Formats: sequence, C-alpha cells, structure tokens
Amino acid sequence: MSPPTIIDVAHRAGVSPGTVSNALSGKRPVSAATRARIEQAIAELGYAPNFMARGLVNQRSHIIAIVVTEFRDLGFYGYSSTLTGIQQKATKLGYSLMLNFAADPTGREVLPALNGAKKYQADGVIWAVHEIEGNRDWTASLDAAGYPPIVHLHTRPQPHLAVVTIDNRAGARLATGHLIEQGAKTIGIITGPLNWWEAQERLAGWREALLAAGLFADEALVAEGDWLADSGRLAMETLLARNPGLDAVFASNDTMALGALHTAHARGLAVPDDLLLAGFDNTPEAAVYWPPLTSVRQGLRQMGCLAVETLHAIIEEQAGAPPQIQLQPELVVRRSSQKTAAAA
Amino acid sequence: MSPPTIIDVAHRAGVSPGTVSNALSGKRPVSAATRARIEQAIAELGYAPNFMARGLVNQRSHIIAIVVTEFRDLGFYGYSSTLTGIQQKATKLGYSLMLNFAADPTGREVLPALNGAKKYQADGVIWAVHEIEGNRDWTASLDAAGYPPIVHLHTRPQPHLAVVTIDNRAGARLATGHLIEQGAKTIGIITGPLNWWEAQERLAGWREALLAAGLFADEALVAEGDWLADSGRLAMETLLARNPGLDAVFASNDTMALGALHTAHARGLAVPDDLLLAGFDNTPEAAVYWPPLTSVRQGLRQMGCLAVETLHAIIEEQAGAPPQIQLQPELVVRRSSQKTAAAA
DNA sequence: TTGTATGCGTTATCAA
DNA sequence: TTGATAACGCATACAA
Repeated sequence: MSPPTIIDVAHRAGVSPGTVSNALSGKRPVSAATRARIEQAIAELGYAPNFMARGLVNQRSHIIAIVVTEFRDLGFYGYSSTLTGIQQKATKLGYSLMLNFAADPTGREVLPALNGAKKYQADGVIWAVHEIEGNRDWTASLDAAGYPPIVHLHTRPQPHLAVVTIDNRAGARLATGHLIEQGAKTIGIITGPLNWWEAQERLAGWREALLAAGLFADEALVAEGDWLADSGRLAMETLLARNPGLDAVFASNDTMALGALHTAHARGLAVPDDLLLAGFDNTPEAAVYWPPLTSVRQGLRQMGCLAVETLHAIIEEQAGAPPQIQLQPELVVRRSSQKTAAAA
Repeated sequence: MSPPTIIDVAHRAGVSPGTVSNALSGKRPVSAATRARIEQAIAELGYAPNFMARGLVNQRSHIIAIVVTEFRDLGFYGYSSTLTGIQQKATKLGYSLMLNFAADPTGREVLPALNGAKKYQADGVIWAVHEIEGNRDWTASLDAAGYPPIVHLHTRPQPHLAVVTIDNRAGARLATGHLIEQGAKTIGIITGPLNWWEAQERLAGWREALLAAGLFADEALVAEGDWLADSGRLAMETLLARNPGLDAVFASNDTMALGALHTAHARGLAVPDDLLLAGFDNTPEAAVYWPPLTSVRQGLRQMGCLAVETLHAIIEEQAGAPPQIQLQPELVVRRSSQKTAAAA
C-alpha cells in the first residue's frame, strides 16, 4: 500500500538500490542495459523519489520558504505578482515553494515563521513581509547560525542583509515630476501608512520632486491612507478641504487612487481637467479606471526572479558580500495626468 | 555547524534520545525532573525538530500542497482570499503549506504538479485550479493509489471527488433577480470565458432568473469576456451596440464590471440612472467604484477553511463518501443597481 | 560497472 | 519511567 521505494525498483530490475540511485542521479556511470531495466521497473511501479529521505541524507531540501503576512496582504497586487516571479525561477532551479505566514505584520514575532522554515530544513527563505517600523529589527540580533539564508524584499537596503527591493523614492519622484511637468503647482499626496518604509519612501520622493522644482512641500498637502481604496476616498476629501488650490494628487498606490477618483466624481471634479492624478503599482485595472490612471510600474515579477536567483547563489555559496539589488521603476502615462489629451 | 539534533539534546540532558522524543510528543510520560533538564538543554542548544526525519518515520509530512495555475491567476481576487482561509485553518491543524503550480490552466498536464506534492509526501492536496473544459478529466483516470487525497475547489460537484465549491448559479440568480426587481427589462450579461465552468454557471443563473421572470434570454444579450477589466469594457460596447433598449447588465466579476463602468462613462451613460449594473466577487474595491458596485459575495475564506477541514477529515480517515460542499453566496446591494437611491 | 554497508534525525518497539 | 535498538527511504564511501 505504501508507495514504491527505490528498493522495490532495485528488486524488480534485479539490481542493487545503489545502482538505481546512480541511474537516477547520473553521478556514477550505469550501463545502458541496466539503465533500461531500471527505467522500465520505475515506469511499471510508478516510482517517484522521496524528497524527505533524500533531503535527510543530502542535507538539502530543495525547499524555499516564503514568508508573507496574513490576511489582506496576499490580496495586495504586489504579492501575487512577486509570487509569480518567484515561482517561475524556483521551478527552473529545482526548488519547491513553502508558504509561511508571519502572524502580525507589525510584530516582532518572527520566530514562528522562521522556525516553520527551519522545521522543514528549507534551503533558504524569502522574507516578503513589508518593513513596518521596527519589524526588521530582529535581523540584527538573530543568531544567523542555525537558520537558513534569507533574502529580504520590501525593505531598505542594509549592508548585512541580502536585499532585493524597488526604488520607491525614484518611482514617486517620477510620478510627481511628471505632474509638475504637466503644469501642476499644488500637488497633494495620499500616502500609505507612514509606519511602512515603502510609504515613507514614496512620501520622500514626492517631497524631493517638489523641492527640485522649487515648490513648497506643505504639510497640508499630505494625507495618510492605509493602502485600501476607502482610505484613498477619505484622504482625497481631506486634501480638497485643506487645499483650495489643489490641482494634482499623487496616490501612493492605485487602489487609493481609485478611492480618490471616487471622491472626485462625487464632488463633480473632472480628472484630468480639474485635477491631475497619478498612482503607483500599475495594476492591470488602472488602465480601465475612469479616466485611465497614470501609474508607476514596479518590476515585481522580476524582483521575484532576482530574489530566487540571489538566494540560490547564497545557498550555493557563490555569493560574496550580501547582495543589495534595487530595481528602478518606470512611469506609465495615461489620461488621468494629461490635461491636454483628448478624450478617447 | 549543522543544527543540533535530538541526540545532542539527549547528550546534554544526560538522557536517551527516546526520552527526549517522548518529552516532546507527550506520548509517554516523563518525570518532571528529566523534563526540566530536557527543556533546558533544548533552550540552550536552540534545538528544533527536523520534520523531514519525523515525516520519514511517521509516514506523515504534515504538509498540504496547494495547486494553482501560473501567471495572472494568483492575482485574481479569489485565490488570495481563499489562500487566507486555507492558511488559517491549516496553521490551526498543524499543517504547513506547499505551493505548486500547474503549468497551463487549460492543460491536462497535471502530473508535474501532482508529483510535486508526492515528492514531499504531502498528506493531502487542495486542487485550486479552476475547471476549464476537460482539465478535470484526469480525475477519472488517475490511479488514486499512490497519490495523496485531493480536495477540489472551483469545480462542479462530482460523486467520486471531494469538492468544496460555491453555488455560482445561485449567485448569478441573486444578482439578476435583483436587477429584475429594480425594474430592468432588458438585462445583458458579461460572461467569463465560456470554457470555464464557473462562467457557464453564472450564465446559466442569469438565464434562469430571466426565464423565471418571464423575460427572454436573447443571445444578443450575452457578451463574453475573459475576466479582465479591459474585456469588460469591450463587452459593454458590444452589448450597447446590439441592444438599444439595454437597461441593466450583470458582469460575471467585479473587474469586468469596472470595465463596463468605463464604457458607460465614456458613452455618457449614467449608472444607475440610465443603466443598472451588478458584479460578482464583492472585491474590496467594489465599494469604491463610481458608483459603488452591487456585487455577489462568495465566502472564499470560508471555502478555504472548509477545504482544509475536509482534507483533514479524509487524511484522518474520518470521512465517509467524498464530501460535496456547496456554499451559498449572498448579494451585497450598492448604488450601481438602485435607480431610486439618493446619492450619498 | 555494480553490490554492500553505513548514516542522515527521528520515532516505535521492546526490554529493563 | 527510562535506555537500547531497529526502521523510515535514500545516497555515498568502499569493496568487489
């Protein structure tokens, strides 16, 4: 009843288990005749290797553990896109993926997730929890020995960590700079939760772009959201109430931009004629918002790929100092930010 | 350098490995004194059990493999929501999650994904690939022996399979019936790709509701989309062109409804005053569309929970005949479908 | 080119 | 209540 083992195959093929192992791995030569007999036996028995046993002796599980946070987070556009990139590269390199969940994104309770990876002897970990306040502090105090190597996503580059991330600040500069070029003078920002590193970076990018253009980054132009659409709706209300001359808004993600559009519609404000708008993420839906939304494209799939490649290099001990990779986003211009464009 | 083993702990605590194992599992009594020494040794060494070794002897990996399809699919609202439910229940029952990808959603090439689960001796599989044409046919011919038990999602109930699914037809009936109640006479539908089972079901539900109300389900009222927003935009164009009297549309998911709204805006059609609209999924964004979208809520998180519970029962051999669970969706009414409602 | 023996970390059986 | 030993399925060093 239990699945066939390498011993069953050996028995049926009339050879020793070691020979079957060699035939499968190709590490030692096996004669064509016996190889054929072995392959036939494998086919007849429906044998498949047991990776737990193999991992036990090899000290190599071929598992990459991905750590994300619970609840809504997986629904964020970012995760699914990143996961796709991770999956593709992982498959190519022969890794399987294990999904672990950190109980609380803001929490320091990282050990359960980390131990989840350790339990199954994961070869490496991709830490995809967004940096929020001190929730990366554990990296400094963790006794790295005894834990698999970790590649960090969505966090600020730090010399002692392997990090693959996106230049959020540059992205925000791109979007805000574009709004300035379109003639906007009073440009508000809807930020993410400001205890998120990425939200801070996007805010900083907005500020940098304004200063570079000689505009004043008034605090009244900053409204904090929580990444969700409804908070974008409210933040837009706030911005409009506080800034009579508001002529453009940069929303720190597309979903909040959708909320901002809602408020604009409700107030009878025409986008882009009365107000320019840009978002961040370039979700597939952004192109179909009304009006279509200018947004910042992050190379999330590529980031996933690079994370796996980086991790693989570390696992294979081909990496020197912890790699620091920062991807540059690009701006996708659509109608929401172009006053002069004719309606389609 | 290698992580501490149970033998190291035993050595340090001055007991035998078996005793340490018993102390950890609680399967045999251990004296308080030795237990204390063992726990101290564990803490000092930072010992964590090796589940691969444990799984090898127990023939129980405590792994549940989830099979989804590549690319965009994970971005669909459904998967992330379902995954959350799966994760919560799995953690509660002591399972870890492994993520496998079926190369092609329409393909019959399921063995790679299934073997991915088998390689790591997964205790069970949650097959979350949407049913498309014959992509479930393999279930009939698969030699179940040698594979872990499977619970199927997003597929039609079938006696020989364990299935947890949602009554898509009832959901579509709910939405369409509501549009009829609101006074609509000529109700179009934007379907998903019609080789998807769920798309067919939602179409059937629309048809049933129309017939029940004595309305004619004209083929001209059916426009096929591909679940993505842009296809909703185009389908809406088609419906408007073909049906001059069109006064309501049921979109088979919210994303396509967003596309439909886009077209309505572009054509200067007011929703809900000129045209009623309803969607399916009740994504978090639907409440912030302009106007807020009436939609069908599926209990996806609950579905994920139930899938794990069902699988667990089968693994523990507490299940009799393959369970067939069908969840009932509910309608969430918002402004897009209510002609009489005052604007908020 | 192939067979034999040992060990990976753990649990279970048996004896003490 | 505890210790010794075998076994899980596989890969490898060594012998043939």
